[in-house]
Amino acid sequence: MTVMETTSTDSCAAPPRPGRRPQGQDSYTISEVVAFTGLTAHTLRWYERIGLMPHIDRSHTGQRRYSNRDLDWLDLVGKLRLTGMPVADMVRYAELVRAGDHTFGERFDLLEATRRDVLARIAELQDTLAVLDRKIDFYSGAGRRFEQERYMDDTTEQAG
Amino acid sequence: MTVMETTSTDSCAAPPRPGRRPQGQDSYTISEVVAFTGLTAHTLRWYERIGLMPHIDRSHTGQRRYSNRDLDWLDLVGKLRLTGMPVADMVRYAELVRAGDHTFGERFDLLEATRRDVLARIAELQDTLAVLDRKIDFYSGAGRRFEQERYMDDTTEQAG
DNA sequence: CGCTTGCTTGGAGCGCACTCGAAGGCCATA
DNA sequence: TATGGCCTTCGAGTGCGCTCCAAGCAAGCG
Repeated sequence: MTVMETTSTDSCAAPPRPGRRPQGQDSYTISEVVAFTGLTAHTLRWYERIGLMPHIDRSHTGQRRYSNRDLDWLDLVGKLRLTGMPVADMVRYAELVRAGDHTFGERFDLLEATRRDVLARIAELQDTLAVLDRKIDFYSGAGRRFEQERYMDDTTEQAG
Repeated sequence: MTVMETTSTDSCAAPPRPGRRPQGQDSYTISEVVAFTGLTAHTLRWYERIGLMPHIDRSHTGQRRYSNRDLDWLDLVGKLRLTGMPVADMVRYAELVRAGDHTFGERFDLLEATRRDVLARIAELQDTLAVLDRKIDFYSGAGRRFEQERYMDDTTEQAG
Protein backbone atom coordinates (compact mmCIF):
# COMPACT_ATOMS: atom_id res chain seq x y z
CA MET A 1 0.00 0.00 0.00
CA THR A 2 2.69 2.48 0.68
CA VAL A 3 4.71 4.28 -1.91
CA MET A 4 7.65 4.75 0.38
CA GLU A 5 11.24 4.53 -0.60
CA THR A 6 14.01 3.60 1.73
CA THR A 7 14.45 6.97 3.29
CA SER A 8 11.60 9.09 2.10
CA THR A 9 7.95 9.48 2.83
CA ASP A 10 7.83 12.61 0.83
CA SER A 11 5.17 13.81 -1.45
CA CYS A 12 7.54 13.49 -4.34
CA ALA A 13 10.69 11.75 -5.40
CA ALA A 14 13.57 12.55 -3.13
CA PRO A 15 17.15 11.81 -4.03
CA PRO A 16 18.96 9.49 -1.61
CA ARG A 17 21.07 11.50 0.77
CA PRO A 18 24.50 10.42 1.96
CA GLY A 19 24.99 9.41 5.56
CA ARG A 20 21.39 8.50 6.13
CA ARG A 21 20.49 5.27 7.85
CA PRO A 22 17.75 3.11 6.34
CA GLN A 23 14.17 3.29 7.47
CA GLY A 24 13.72 1.59 10.82
CA GLN A 25 17.21 2.45 12.01
CA ASP A 26 16.86 6.13 11.38
CA SER A 27 17.47 7.46 14.84
CA TYR A 28 19.93 10.32 15.11
CA THR A 29 21.17 12.18 18.16
CA ILE A 30 21.03 15.91 18.20
CA SER A 31 24.77 16.13 17.59
CA GLU A 32 24.44 13.97 14.50
CA VAL A 33 21.76 16.30 13.22
CA VAL A 34 24.06 19.22 13.96
CA ALA A 35 26.67 17.58 11.75
CA PHE A 36 24.13 16.97 8.99
CA THR A 37 22.52 20.36 8.91
CA GLY A 38 25.10 22.81 10.13
CA LEU A 39 22.57 24.17 12.60
CA THR A 40 23.49 24.34 16.26
CA ALA A 41 21.85 22.15 18.89
CA HIS A 42 20.49 25.33 20.41
CA THR A 43 18.80 26.22 17.16
CA LEU A 44 17.35 22.74 16.73
CA ARG A 45 15.80 22.84 20.19
CA TRP A 46 14.57 26.35 19.55
CA TYR A 47 12.91 25.24 16.29
CA GLU A 48 11.08 22.62 18.29
CA ARG A 49 9.99 25.08 20.98
CA ILE A 50 8.49 27.51 18.50
CA GLY A 51 6.62 24.78 16.63
CA LEU A 52 8.78 24.71 13.54
CA MET A 53 9.51 21.03 14.21
CA PRO A 54 7.12 18.33 15.34
CA HIS A 55 7.76 16.86 18.75
CA ILE A 56 10.82 14.75 18.24
CA ASP A 57 11.01 11.15 19.48
CA ARG A 58 12.88 10.66 22.72
CA SER A 59 15.17 7.91 23.95
CA HIS A 60 14.32 6.16 27.23
CA THR A 61 16.50 8.77 28.93
CA GLY A 62 14.65 11.69 27.37
CA GLN A 63 17.17 12.57 24.70
CA ARG A 64 15.98 13.57 21.25
CA ARG A 65 16.10 10.98 18.49
CA TYR A 66 15.59 12.44 15.03
CA SER A 67 14.22 10.40 12.11
CA ASN A 68 14.92 10.61 8.40
CA ARG A 69 11.63 12.40 8.08
CA ASP A 70 12.83 15.02 10.53
CA LEU A 71 15.97 15.50 8.49
CA ASP A 72 13.90 15.88 5.33
CA TRP A 73 11.83 18.52 7.03
CA LEU A 74 14.97 20.31 8.14
CA ASP A 75 16.19 20.27 4.54
CA LEU A 76 13.01 21.97 3.45
CA VAL A 77 13.25 24.50 6.27
CA GLY A 78 16.82 25.24 5.25
CA LYS A 79 15.75 25.90 1.68
CA LEU A 80 12.89 28.13 2.72
CA ARG A 81 15.19 30.00 5.07
CA LEU A 82 17.44 30.81 2.12
CA THR A 83 14.52 32.44 0.38
CA GLY A 84 14.15 34.84 3.27
CA MET A 85 10.82 33.40 4.33
CA PRO A 86 10.18 34.50 7.92
CA VAL A 87 10.30 31.78 10.54
CA ALA A 88 6.73 32.64 11.50
CA ASP A 89 5.53 31.68 8.02
CA MET A 90 7.37 28.39 8.17
CA VAL A 91 5.75 27.73 11.53
CA ARG A 92 2.41 28.44 9.90
CA TYR A 93 3.14 25.86 7.23
CA ALA A 94 4.21 23.36 9.87
CA GLU A 95 0.94 23.94 11.69
CA LEU A 96 -1.01 23.30 8.51
CA VAL A 97 0.78 20.00 8.02
CA ARG A 98 0.05 19.02 11.60
CA ALA A 99 -3.57 20.02 11.22
CA GLY A 100 -4.26 17.32 8.63
CA ASP A 101 -5.51 16.82 5.12
CA HIS A 102 -8.14 19.51 5.15
CA THR A 103 -5.38 22.12 4.95
CA PHE A 104 -4.16 20.97 1.55
CA GLY A 105 -5.61 23.99 -0.17
CA GLU A 106 -4.00 26.41 2.20
CA ARG A 107 -0.65 24.67 1.93
CA PHE A 108 -0.88 24.85 -1.82
CA ASP A 109 -1.60 28.57 -1.67
CA LEU A 110 1.29 29.17 0.68
CA LEU A 111 3.68 27.26 -1.56
CA GLU A 112 2.53 29.15 -4.62
CA ALA A 113 2.94 32.48 -2.89
CA THR A 114 6.41 31.45 -1.81
CA ARG A 115 7.22 30.40 -5.35
CA ARG A 116 6.22 33.82 -6.62
CA ASP A 117 8.39 35.45 -3.97
CA VAL A 118 11.35 33.34 -4.98
CA LEU A 119 10.93 34.24 -8.62
CA ALA A 120 10.75 37.90 -7.71
CA ARG A 121 13.88 37.64 -5.62
CA ILE A 122 15.74 35.94 -8.42
CA ALA A 123 14.74 38.79 -10.71
CA GLU A 124 15.94 41.35 -8.18
CA LEU A 125 19.25 39.59 -7.84
CA GLN A 126 19.74 39.44 -11.57
CA ASP A 127 19.04 43.14 -11.71
CA THR A 128 21.67 43.70 -9.07
CA LEU A 129 24.03 41.44 -10.93
CA ALA A 130 23.72 43.66 -13.98
CA VAL A 131 24.64 46.70 -11.91
CA LEU A 132 27.61 44.91 -10.40
CA ASP A 133 28.78 43.79 -13.81
CA ARG A 134 28.67 47.34 -15.10
CA LYS A 135 30.70 48.55 -12.16
CA ILE A 136 33.16 45.71 -12.42
CA ASP A 137 33.62 46.47 -16.10
CA PHE A 138 34.34 50.05 -15.20
CA TYR A 139 36.86 49.19 -12.54
CA SER A 140 38.66 46.60 -14.61
CA GLY A 141 38.65 48.76 -17.73
CA ALA A 142 38.90 52.53 -17.62
CA GLY A 143 39.35 52.29 -13.91
CA ARG A 144 42.66 54.00 -13.74
CA ARG A 145 41.71 57.12 -15.70
CA PHE A 146 38.80 59.52 -15.50
CA GLU A 147 37.73 57.67 -12.48
CA GLN A 148 34.47 58.61 -10.91
CA GLU A 149 31.77 56.99 -8.91
CA ARG A 150 28.16 57.60 -8.14
CA TYR A 151 29.12 58.25 -4.60
CA MET A 152 31.65 60.92 -5.32
CA ASP A 153 34.81 61.45 -3.46
CA ASP A 154 37.79 63.64 -4.02
CA THR A 155 38.50 62.54 -7.53
CA THR A 156 37.28 64.63 -10.41
CA GLU A 157 34.40 65.67 -12.52
CA GLN A 158 32.49 67.25 -9.69
CA ALA A 159 31.31 70.27 -11.62
CA GLY A 160 29.76 68.67 -14.66
CA MET B 1 36.49 66.89 -20.35
CA THR B 2 33.74 65.21 -18.43
CA VAL B 3 31.78 62.24 -19.63
CA MET B 4 28.76 63.18 -17.64
CA GLU B 5 25.21 62.82 -18.75
CA THR B 6 22.37 64.93 -17.52
CA THR B 7 21.87 63.13 -14.26
CA SER B 8 24.74 60.80 -13.83
CA THR B 9 28.34 60.98 -12.90
CA ASP B 10 28.52 57.27 -12.68
CA SER B 11 31.24 55.03 -13.81
CA CYS B 12 28.97 53.63 -16.45
CA ALA B 13 25.84 54.39 -18.41
CA ALA B 14 22.87 54.98 -16.17
CA PRO B 15 19.33 55.04 -17.46
CA PRO B 16 17.49 58.32 -16.90
CA ARG B 17 15.27 58.06 -13.84
CA PRO B 18 11.83 59.61 -13.63
CA GLY B 19 11.24 62.55 -11.34
CA ARG B 20 14.84 63.62 -11.29
CA ARG B 21 15.76 67.23 -11.75
CA PRO B 22 18.58 68.11 -14.15
CA GLN B 23 22.12 68.67 -13.00
CA GLY B 24 22.49 72.01 -11.28
CA GLN B 25 18.95 72.00 -9.91
CA ASP B 26 19.28 68.63 -8.27
CA SER B 27 18.55 69.57 -4.70
CA TYR B 28 16.05 67.39 -2.90
CA THR B 29 14.69 67.65 0.63
CA ILE B 30 14.77 64.63 2.81
CA SER B 31 11.05 64.09 2.37
CA GLU B 32 11.49 64.05 -1.40
CA VAL B 33 14.17 61.39 -1.00
CA VAL B 34 11.80 59.46 1.24
CA ALA B 35 9.28 59.53 -1.58
CA PHE B 36 11.90 58.40 -4.11
CA THR B 37 13.44 55.61 -2.16
CA GLY B 38 10.81 54.30 0.18
CA LEU B 39 13.26 54.65 3.04
CA THR B 40 12.23 56.62 6.10
CA ALA B 41 13.81 59.96 7.02
CA HIS B 42 15.12 58.28 10.15
CA THR B 43 16.85 55.65 8.06
CA LEU B 44 18.37 58.24 5.73
CA ARG B 45 19.83 60.16 8.66
CA TRP B 46 21.01 56.93 10.19
CA TYR B 47 22.78 55.96 6.94
CA GLU B 48 24.60 59.26 7.13
CA ARG B 49 25.54 58.82 10.78
CA ILE B 50 27.09 55.40 10.22
CA GLY B 51 29.05 56.56 7.19
CA LEU B 52 27.00 54.81 4.55
CA MET B 53 26.32 58.21 2.95
CA PRO B 54 28.71 61.07 2.36
CA HIS B 55 28.01 64.28 4.22
CA ILE B 56 24.99 65.66 2.45
CA ASP B 57 24.81 69.29 1.34
CA ARG B 58 22.85 71.60 3.61
CA SER B 59 20.57 74.54 2.96
CA HIS B 60 21.28 77.90 4.60
CA THR B 61 19.07 76.74 7.45
CA GLY B 62 20.97 73.54 7.87
CA GLN B 63 18.53 71.20 6.20
CA ARG B 64 19.76 68.34 4.06
CA ARG B 65 19.73 68.83 0.32
CA TYR B 66 20.33 65.62 -1.61
CA SER B 67 21.82 65.59 -5.10
CA ASN B 68 21.24 63.25 -8.02
CA ARG B 69 24.49 61.62 -7.11
CA ASP B 70 23.19 60.90 -3.64
CA LEU B 71 20.08 59.33 -5.12
CA ASP B 72 22.25 57.20 -7.40
CA TRP B 73 24.22 56.04 -4.42
CA LEU B 74 21.02 55.20 -2.58
CA ASP B 75 19.92 53.14 -5.55
CA LEU B 76 23.11 51.16 -5.36
CA VAL B 77 22.73 50.70 -1.62
CA GLY B 78 19.19 49.48 -2.15
CA LYS B 79 20.38 46.89 -4.64
CA LEU B 80 23.16 45.70 -2.40
CA ARG B 81 20.76 45.51 0.51
CA LEU B 82 18.62 43.11 -1.51
CA THR B 83 21.58 40.81 -1.89
CA GLY B 84 21.81 40.54 1.87
CA MET B 85 25.11 42.36 2.04
CA PRO B 86 25.63 43.57 5.61
CA VAL B 87 25.48 47.30 6.14
CA ALA B 88 28.99 47.18 7.57
CA ASP B 89 30.31 45.93 4.21
CA MET B 90 28.54 48.71 2.38
CA VAL B 91 30.05 51.20 4.79
CA ARG B 92 33.40 49.68 4.01
CA TYR B 93 32.84 50.25 0.30
CA ALA B 94 31.71 53.82 0.97
CA GLU B 95 34.92 54.41 2.92
CA LEU B 96 36.97 53.11 0.02
CA VAL B 97 35.25 55.51 -2.34
CA ARG B 98 35.86 58.40 0.06
CA ALA B 99 39.47 57.36 0.46
CA GLY B 100 40.27 58.09 -3.18
CA ASP B 101 41.65 56.49 -6.28
CA HIS B 102 44.25 54.34 -4.62
CA THR B 103 41.49 52.06 -3.38
CA PHE B 104 40.38 51.03 -6.86
CA GLY B 105 41.82 47.57 -6.47
CA GLU B 106 40.10 46.95 -3.20
CA ARG B 107 36.80 48.20 -4.55
CA PHE B 108 37.16 45.90 -7.49
CA ASP B 109 37.81 42.93 -5.23
CA LEU B 110 34.85 43.77 -3.08
CA LEU B 111 32.57 44.04 -6.08
CA GLU B 112 33.80 40.75 -7.47
CA ALA B 113 33.27 38.99 -4.16
CA THR B 114 29.78 40.41 -4.01
CA ARG B 115 29.12 39.28 -7.53
CA ARG B 116 30.12 35.73 -6.62
CA ASP B 117 27.81 35.86 -3.60
CA VAL B 118 24.93 37.01 -5.74
CA LEU B 119 25.50 34.23 -8.25
CA ALA B 120 25.59 31.70 -5.43
CA ARG B 121 22.38 33.06 -3.99
CA ILE B 122 20.66 32.88 -7.35
CA ALA B 123 21.73 29.24 -7.63
CA GLU B 124 20.38 28.50 -4.16
CA LEU B 125 17.10 30.13 -4.99
CA GLN B 126 16.78 28.12 -8.18
CA ASP B 127 17.42 25.00 -6.17
CA THR B 128 14.68 25.98 -3.79
CA LEU B 129 12.43 26.75 -6.70
CA ALA B 130 12.83 23.20 -7.92
CA VAL B 131 11.80 21.86 -4.53
CA LEU B 132 8.79 24.16 -4.42
CA ASP B 133 7.76 23.10 -7.89
CA ARG B 134 7.87 19.45 -6.93
CA LYS B 135 5.74 20.12 -3.89
CA ILE B 136 3.31 22.28 -5.82
CA ASP B 137 2.97 19.53 -8.41
CA PHE B 138 2.19 17.11 -5.66
CA TYR B 139 -0.40 19.31 -4.05
CA SER B 140 -2.11 20.21 -7.30
CA GLY B 141 -2.02 16.66 -8.63
CA ALA B 142 -2.26 13.61 -6.44
CA GLY B 143 -2.82 15.89 -3.50
CA ARG B 144 -6.13 14.53 -2.45
CA ARG B 145 -5.10 10.85 -2.28
CA PHE B 146 -2.18 9.05 -0.66
CA GLU B 147 -1.23 12.34 0.79
CA GLN B 148 1.92 12.54 2.76
CA GLU B 149 4.55 15.03 3.61
CA ARG B 150 8.12 14.99 4.72
CA TYR B 151 7.03 16.50 7.94
CA MET B 152 4.53 13.84 8.82
CA ASP B 153 1.34 14.47 10.63
CA ASP B 154 -1.69 12.38 11.31
CA THR B 155 -2.33 11.36 7.76
CA THR B 156 -1.12 7.99 6.58
CA GLU B 157 1.80 5.85 5.65
CA GLN B 158 3.49 6.19 8.99
CA ALA B 159 4.52 2.55 9.34
CA GLY B 160 6.26 2.03 6.01
C1' DC C 1 33.20 6.54 43.83
C1' DG C 2 34.44 10.48 41.15
C1' DC C 3 35.16 12.40 36.62
C1' DT C 4 33.98 13.42 31.90
C1' DT C 5 30.91 13.82 28.17
C1' DG C 6 26.72 14.71 26.18
C1' DC C 7 22.38 15.72 26.77
C1' DT C 8 18.22 18.23 29.19
C1' DT C 9 15.56 22.65 30.60
C1' DG C 10 13.93 27.70 30.94
C1' DG C 11 15.18 31.98 30.35
C1' DA C 12 18.32 35.76 29.46
C1' DG C 13 21.28 38.10 26.04
C1' DC C 14 23.05 39.51 21.49
C1' DG C 15 23.70 41.61 16.79
C1' DC C 16 21.56 43.55 13.09
C1' DA C 17 18.92 46.97 10.82
C1' DC C 18 16.20 49.80 11.59
C1' DT C 19 12.39 52.63 14.18
C1' DC C 20 10.72 55.80 17.11
C1' DG C 21 10.38 59.47 20.74
C1' DA C 22 11.51 63.75 22.96
C1' DA C 23 12.78 68.29 22.73
C1' DG C 24 13.58 71.95 20.15
C1' DG C 25 14.58 75.25 15.64
C1' DC C 26 13.08 77.66 11.48
C1' DC C 27 9.81 79.60 8.68
C1' DA C 28 5.49 80.29 5.83
C1' DT C 29 0.87 81.40 6.01
C1' DA C 30 -3.48 83.24 8.59
C1' DT D 1 1.61 86.47 16.86
C1' DA D 2 0.61 81.99 16.58
C1' DT D 3 -0.15 77.69 14.48
C1' DG D 4 1.33 73.97 11.70
C1' DG D 5 4.61 71.56 9.35
C1' DC D 6 8.86 69.96 8.41
C1' DC D 7 13.36 69.95 9.97
C1' DT D 8 17.25 68.93 13.58
C1' DT D 9 19.87 65.84 17.25
C1' DC D 10 20.68 62.15 20.47
C1' DG D 11 19.51 58.18 22.37
C1' DA D 12 16.48 54.57 23.54
C1' DG D 13 13.39 50.81 21.84
C1' DT D 14 11.84 46.99 18.61
C1' DG D 15 11.57 42.58 16.12
C1' DC D 16 13.89 38.89 14.30
C1' DG D 17 16.66 34.92 14.50
C1' DC D 18 19.25 33.01 16.85
C1' DT D 19 22.90 32.23 20.78
C1' DC D 20 24.31 31.34 25.12
C1' DC D 21 24.15 30.42 30.10
C1' DA D 22 23.42 27.95 34.40
C1' DA D 23 21.97 24.11 36.63
C1' DG D 24 21.20 19.51 36.48
C1' DC D 25 20.80 14.49 34.99
C1' DA D 26 22.40 9.90 32.95
C1' DA D 27 25.80 6.92 31.08
C1' DG D 28 30.46 5.25 30.60
C1' DC D 29 35.01 4.60 32.42
C1' DG D 30 39.09 3.94 35.69
